[in-house]
Amino acid sequence: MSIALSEQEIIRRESLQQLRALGINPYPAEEFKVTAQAQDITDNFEAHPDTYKNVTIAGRIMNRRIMGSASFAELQDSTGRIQIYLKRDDICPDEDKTLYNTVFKKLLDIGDYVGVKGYVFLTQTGEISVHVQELTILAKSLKPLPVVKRDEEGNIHDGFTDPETRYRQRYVDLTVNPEFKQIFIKRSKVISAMRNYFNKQGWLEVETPILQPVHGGAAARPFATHHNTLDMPLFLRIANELYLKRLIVAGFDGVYEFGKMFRNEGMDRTHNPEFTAMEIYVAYKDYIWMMEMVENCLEEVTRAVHGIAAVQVGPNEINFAGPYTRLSMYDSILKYTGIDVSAMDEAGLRETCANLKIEVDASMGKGKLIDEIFSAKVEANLIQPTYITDYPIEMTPLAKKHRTKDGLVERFELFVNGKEIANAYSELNDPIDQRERLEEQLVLAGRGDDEAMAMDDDFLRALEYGMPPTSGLGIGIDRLVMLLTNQSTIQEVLFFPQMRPEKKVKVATADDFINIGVPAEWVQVLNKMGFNTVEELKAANPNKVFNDLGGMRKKLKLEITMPDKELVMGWFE
RNA sequence: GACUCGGUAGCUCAGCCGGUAGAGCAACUGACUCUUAAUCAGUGGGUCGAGAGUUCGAUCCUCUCCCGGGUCACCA
Repeated sequence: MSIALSEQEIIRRESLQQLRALGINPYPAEEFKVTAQAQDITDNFEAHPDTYKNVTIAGRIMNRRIMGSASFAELQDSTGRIQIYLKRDDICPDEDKTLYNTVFKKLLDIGDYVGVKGYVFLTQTGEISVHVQELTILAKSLKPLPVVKRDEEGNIHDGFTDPETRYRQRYVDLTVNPEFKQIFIKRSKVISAMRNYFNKQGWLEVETPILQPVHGGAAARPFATHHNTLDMPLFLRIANELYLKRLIVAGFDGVYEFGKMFRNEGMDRTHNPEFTAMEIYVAYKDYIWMMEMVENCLEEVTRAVHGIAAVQVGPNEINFAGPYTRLSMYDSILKYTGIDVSAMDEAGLRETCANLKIEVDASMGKGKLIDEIFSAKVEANLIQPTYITDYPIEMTPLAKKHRTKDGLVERFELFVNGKEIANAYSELNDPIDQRERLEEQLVLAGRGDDEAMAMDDDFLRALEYGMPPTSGLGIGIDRLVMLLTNQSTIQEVLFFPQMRPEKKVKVATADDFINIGVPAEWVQVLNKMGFNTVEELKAANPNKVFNDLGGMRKKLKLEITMPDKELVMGWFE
């Protein structure tokens, strides 16, 4: 049983009962046929006024301005808001004015869903409005929505801004702050534009296992679970790379997957425990081909979202039209630190890190040390889309060795606005080399590197059957959407970012109170007095409780019989 | 995980060098037939995040905990 309703919630529940008493179903089952939407009307009414002489629209009441027997209200549907105008004698043509005087003025509230039928007109102040002829209640709202007010300049006066509540109650956030819906609409466009691009090339969208017996393809701590029937541990995937490569082995030329990945690691404004990645693998290609593909694809995606290939991100205008700058890992470090690390051994790299005041630890191998220098000194400088290419072999166990440069692999990462958003290789398809590289990872794991990759024997078996030369790419969709919508936190591009659970107040059920002899109608009074559990009640002074019950009865104007004193004393035995 | 800021009415916030709280919006009662941050008159609404300590007395001071934001660390 829910308790401790606020004053406004109690009033709304009473309104609900009164609607029922009037024979109005506050939650009707019938379809409500809508013939127009707010944005459609505001966009097109003035050009085609005759089209809007009889419209039916539906949405939430978001604001009401009542002036006696006429009222204005704002109705919000999925496309926006439109003002509606109600006149008592128009919606109540007969003697009975209940629908206007009682239902609309008293029993309806901000947040209620209603449908209206009427004609569109221009008010004296020039606002496109719907003159209501019929009013239908579609769903009663029992919790008051925050009321966000906007003035003529668009300034927000009573915002709903607390991030915690916004993320926990996204349904409220998007109702009262509908501008945030644009982020999610753009997110959907990003994904559909990318999917369209791939489909045009004839590549196949696939689905691979989320529950995996071996968590391969990346280096991260997994979420572990257990399958009862098979009585075996399973992991939520940290990557899908090795499964997609199996499908290339199986004979598909191009496969891609949009999917959730799960990593049991820290959370901050760029990390959520589950996130969306897009991975694509195309046979007979290499990473140089992939760079061009990514340029074309991202330009098309950006145009689909913004109409142009450029996007404003914070203070920077970022242009996604290719070609992008290409810079090798070593050259990028040389460019931003003046240090040539290409020929250094592990000891030299450690010394360089020390000189640059970069913290390292003993478990780091050569590749990891180079990555640390890169992260600390180069990354933040890469604002316009930039490919960093040719990584040290130690960092990248799944990429093919560079065709000409010893000790490097054919890999690039795409950096935009100082952040990595894509990662691609000429995929390693030499099964013997692959086995050795994964064995090296096991050695790193032995040194305490908990990011080292796990061995996957079935994947190696697939490679032994033969995988064509292939290029693969992964894109972090959440971060790409952050860029394309100019958001600085991942929570703003996820409908339901992960949160710690809300604290639940310990509350006894009504039956618990009834069991000790409290009359049912008095339970909510006790709750109102602050007694959420029987124990709390028993700890109180019985005489004071008896007196306070009378006080509360008067205060709440309750028409219920006062329990006699003996009964109240009985609750404390 | 560390540091830091915050948690007060449905929402946004103020307040108190310790004497149990205020505003605007929302709500309620009334007035009002073109308003639009509607207006006017009146009214109610709060275990001040939780617990403990100090105190005659804690929303305020101290400690612990919970939840969130920011920064950093971790996270290819």
